Amino acid sequence: MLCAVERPPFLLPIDKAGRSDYTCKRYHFLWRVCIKLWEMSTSPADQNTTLKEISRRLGISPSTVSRALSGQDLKRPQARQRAEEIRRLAAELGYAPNSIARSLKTNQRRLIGLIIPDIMNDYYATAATLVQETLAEEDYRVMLCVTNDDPRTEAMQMRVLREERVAGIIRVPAPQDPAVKMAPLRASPIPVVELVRRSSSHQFDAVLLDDVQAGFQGTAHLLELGHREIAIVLGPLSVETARQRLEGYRLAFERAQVPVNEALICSGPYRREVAYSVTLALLDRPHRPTAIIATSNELVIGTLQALAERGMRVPEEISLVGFGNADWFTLLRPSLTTVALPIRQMAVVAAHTLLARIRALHDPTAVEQIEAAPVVSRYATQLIVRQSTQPPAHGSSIRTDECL
Amino acid sequence: MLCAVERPPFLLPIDKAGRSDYTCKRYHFLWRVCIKLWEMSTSPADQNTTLKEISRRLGISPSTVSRALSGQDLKRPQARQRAEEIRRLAAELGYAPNSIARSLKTNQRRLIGLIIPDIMNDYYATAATLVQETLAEEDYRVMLCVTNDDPRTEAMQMRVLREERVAGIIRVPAPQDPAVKMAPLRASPIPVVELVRRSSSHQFDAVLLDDVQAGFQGTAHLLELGHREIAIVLGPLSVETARQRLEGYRLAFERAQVPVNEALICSGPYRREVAYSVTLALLDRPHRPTAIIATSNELVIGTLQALAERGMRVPEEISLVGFGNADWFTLLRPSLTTVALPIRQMAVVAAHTLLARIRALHDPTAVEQIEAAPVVSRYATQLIVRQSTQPPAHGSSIRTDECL
DNA sequence: CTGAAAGCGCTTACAG
DNA sequence: CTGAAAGCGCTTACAG
Repeated sequence: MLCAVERPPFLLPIDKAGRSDYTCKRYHFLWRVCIKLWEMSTSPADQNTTLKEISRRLGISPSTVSRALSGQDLKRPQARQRAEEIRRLAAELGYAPNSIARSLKTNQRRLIGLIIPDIMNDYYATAATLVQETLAEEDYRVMLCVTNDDPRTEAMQMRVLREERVAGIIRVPAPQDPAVKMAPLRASPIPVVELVRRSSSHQFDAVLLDDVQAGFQGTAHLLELGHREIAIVLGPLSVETARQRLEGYRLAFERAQVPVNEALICSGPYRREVAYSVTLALLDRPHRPTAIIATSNELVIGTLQALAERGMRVPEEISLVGFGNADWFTLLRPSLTTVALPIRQMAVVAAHTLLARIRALHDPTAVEQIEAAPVVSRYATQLIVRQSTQPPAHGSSIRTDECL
Repeated sequence: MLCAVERPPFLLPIDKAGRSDYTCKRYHFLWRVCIKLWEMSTSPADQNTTLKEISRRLGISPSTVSRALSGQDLKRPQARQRAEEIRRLAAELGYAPNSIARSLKTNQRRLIGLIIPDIMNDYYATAATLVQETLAEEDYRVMLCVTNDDPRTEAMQMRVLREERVAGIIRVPAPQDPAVKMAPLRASPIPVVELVRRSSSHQFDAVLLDDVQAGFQGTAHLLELGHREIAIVLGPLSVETARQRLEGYRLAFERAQVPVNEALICSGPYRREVAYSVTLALLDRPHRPTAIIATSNELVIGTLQALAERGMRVPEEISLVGFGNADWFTLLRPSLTTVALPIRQMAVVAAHTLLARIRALHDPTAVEQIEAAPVVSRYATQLIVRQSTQPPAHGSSIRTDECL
């Protein structure tokens, strides 16, 4: 049975149900012939122009076209003129070289993978922007992978990036799950630079914060103001950054010779809902803390939502220190005191580090660099005091002393 | 002159300046032989495993390996067992198929390009996330391109995406510049879906807002509250969305039978600094407006900064309507009245539209669909009244009446 | 300086 | 069911 279509072979075999069946033996040959005819009749603009097409039109070899377009400098004026002609025709035909074929041949890709937990988070959006811009300067493209902090998603994405043969990877590792094992990366020569967080293998270059300092700065500020009951809202302790921020928190208490109230240490996934309910729980305690530190952009949002819901006056009733430096922090009333994280700088450095590794990989004289131990750098954070912190109200202060 | 290195050929010709010179004729042959030897001695884990490598190890043909890994169902138990063996070895060697080679052969890429103005903007970050998630469900990857609303950057990125032979493109077009001409897209069969904004060619599917309604809703709300001197901060009028939002503004005035004060219509690039200085200028006028509408996420930020700098009390002294629905809008005090834009839904629809086009392109029976006119949909916006708007103070109101 | 040829790593009709 | 062969669109040593 046949039905008419507007494309070759114009008559198409269909089965009784009316569905076309290209594999139908009887029409197979006809089908192929028609496809060929169709392709020949089709205007070349409909297909992607190839080197071969250009060379055919000019009656020269594809090699010559390739060389002309790659801009090899020629000496003989005759050759130059010909190259000019080739370029003109290429432009006219809208020739766009097939970078897939080129990559396959040259075994080089100007593409890197960027793996981040969440792009709606101001902090990572900033990182993504800067990585993208820095790499664009060197003519590298970015493939964007969002993990939502799920280790399985991340493992899948690592595999995809390997299959894509990206030149390198910049990633903020997801929290690790012993159940999910990553394919051994040693097997592939793809350079990886870790940003913000470090995975436990410790085999990659990493551009990190001084997280201990970050935790310390926020806590010390509140201690100096006279707070004693300081709650801290942390990410999961399986993430090294969260552990280190806690370490900084403890260190500040130790230096101030004030004992830590373990009940005020809260930890959970980096999601606003978590920070929201954790903060509500903190506020509903009989002895509520006089200050809170929320240790990430997401956690700040949840904490602010909870404070708003309970109608807490900041900083009169409770002080708040945020982490990061989203633009809207300054638009809040009171504006938010925060531990600013130099993510822009870090993103740029991560991109440059990766580019250096990629270059070393293509340069056989740089063996030492390739096999050198991973480079880990840590960036200082900076406390920015705004309006959301002040000394604790007298009442709370006394109550706190009673607790001790 | 020679120097020793740890990689083949172990002795490397170097010139007088100590730089290595691989093209040196004398050592060229030696060099190639050594490379070969090195490659043979190298453990296969250092190279990316190929089908050929697997087939060599098992003494079978690459075809068979390819078929086994692509999971063709086999009937004979003997064949099944062999396939199992092949898969096991592949896993053991950490085989990751080269998707470049596969794409070159099959002429199909599971990669789409996403072009957006700015990823630090909450609005576009949300769009990017949803596009990425929706496409990931269908196993498509996303190449991220940020234009900063620069038409030249956009044109370059379109070219790169063509060269990458992406399966499709979702883009928020940058404002158009007559000086920059895009390569004719008709020449390539890459489907494009436009999101949020529509380029002037009107040849692509587009998923848009009802921008007239959006402008209308915000303005009508303020008019109903009794405001007459309502300033509007718009993006560049070369962007259709900005023109249409303005149209909605005018329409609301017309319906309310109130004349428009043209001096209160401000337009400029979608950047916070612009909105900031525009707003300062508005506030410094002798007859300042009693209300402002900022028609994008970026513009809202700039306007808020200016209001804060002048210490304006919102809504007592001036009312403010924002656009979009960033989470932090609700954390402001007063929380922000806004025209919410259904960007999440739109991003998902754009992704599905693109997927449908891609499928149609691979299905020769769907000619009609391919050549059908572009599909344009517009999504309704929704006014969310919060705390930043209230009727104008009596004084201002009278002053306004005096003006008329 | 140019062209013929090989080959990057796959897939897939074709012949056995 | 399997293997030999062709070919996707490029680049690039090699021989003229």
